[in-house]
Amino acid sequence: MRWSRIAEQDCSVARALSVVGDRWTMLVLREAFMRTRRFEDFQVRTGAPRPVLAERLRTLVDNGVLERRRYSERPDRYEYRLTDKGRDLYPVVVSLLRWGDRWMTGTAEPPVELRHRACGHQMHPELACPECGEWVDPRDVDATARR
Amino acid sequence: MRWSRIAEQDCSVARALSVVGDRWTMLVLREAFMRTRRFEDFQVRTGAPRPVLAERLRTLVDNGVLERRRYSERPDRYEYRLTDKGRDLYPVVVSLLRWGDRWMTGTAEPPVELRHRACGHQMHPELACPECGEWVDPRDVDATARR
DNA sequence: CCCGTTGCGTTCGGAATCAGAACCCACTAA
DNA sequence: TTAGTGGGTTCTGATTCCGAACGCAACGGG
Repeated sequence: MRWSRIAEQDCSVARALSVVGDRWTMLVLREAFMRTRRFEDFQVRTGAPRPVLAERLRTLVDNGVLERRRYSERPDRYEYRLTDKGRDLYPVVVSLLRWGDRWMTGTAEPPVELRHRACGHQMHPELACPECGEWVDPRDVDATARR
Repeated sequence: MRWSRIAEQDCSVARALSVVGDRWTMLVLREAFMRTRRFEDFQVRTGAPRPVLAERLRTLVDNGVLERRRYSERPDRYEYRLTDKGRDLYPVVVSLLRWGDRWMTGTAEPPVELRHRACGHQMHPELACPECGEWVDPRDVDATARR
């Protein structure tokens, strides 16, 4: 199967990856959550090659994850901002961050620290079940196909 | 910058992606969480080309996400199982699933349903702050670089 | 007026990866 | 003996990547 047809799988993970599963795309989103908005800044901070970045931004806009908004006329300049659909990817990026902190930093301190304004604490977010409020362990979950 | 040097960034997201950020890798993990263990099954269920799958399994094993365990001698047969490090990627896969459910299924029912054995309910896991127990909204979080 | 700079891309190769089909090997079962 | 299974590897053409260079519109200074 070709990667470009990955969205045809009847699976939400596959369909999500058809939008955000390409190289560099997650790093673009990481930057977007760090309030990066401009092409040059995305380019320098992610390290993505310029043609690749241009293409990724285009498809994120086409898929409604970012919106391209003019912030200057003469010359026309555009910035890229997260939409609601894009902001909803926060758990994905944070989960990657958490995993990298735990398993990929060796003995060093994690490079970034999250602080929760609501409670003022340094934060290590985890998945919880909204019904019972418990932290989710994969071995407590049954996944069943509906079709 | 080359993708192969992505792990050199001082960022946990980048380092996580150096292990799980390649095409097909997340689908392999999706299957692993669905209790797939064998090469043939991974191949059919993810749709990844065989040489790509072989390479992905190898690097996941090299990175300690999967372990390769012999389940038969004569002929030698191996299966791939999640390690603790691999199981800890569950929030990433589930977050992708949730996002795909919300934004990529149109009006249809999500293809997979999660059920929490602890409480018996159908489950839609969310990120929460362990300190205060609140659900995490990206706008309530400050991310600050430590170096 | 000319020159350098900024911002945002596109164009153009060669290099790396991918994708699909075929093949290989060890064993088992009919 | 032939077919099938499990787990790969090899081969080749098609994509994709990547880095450097270029384009273009405006702006700022001398």
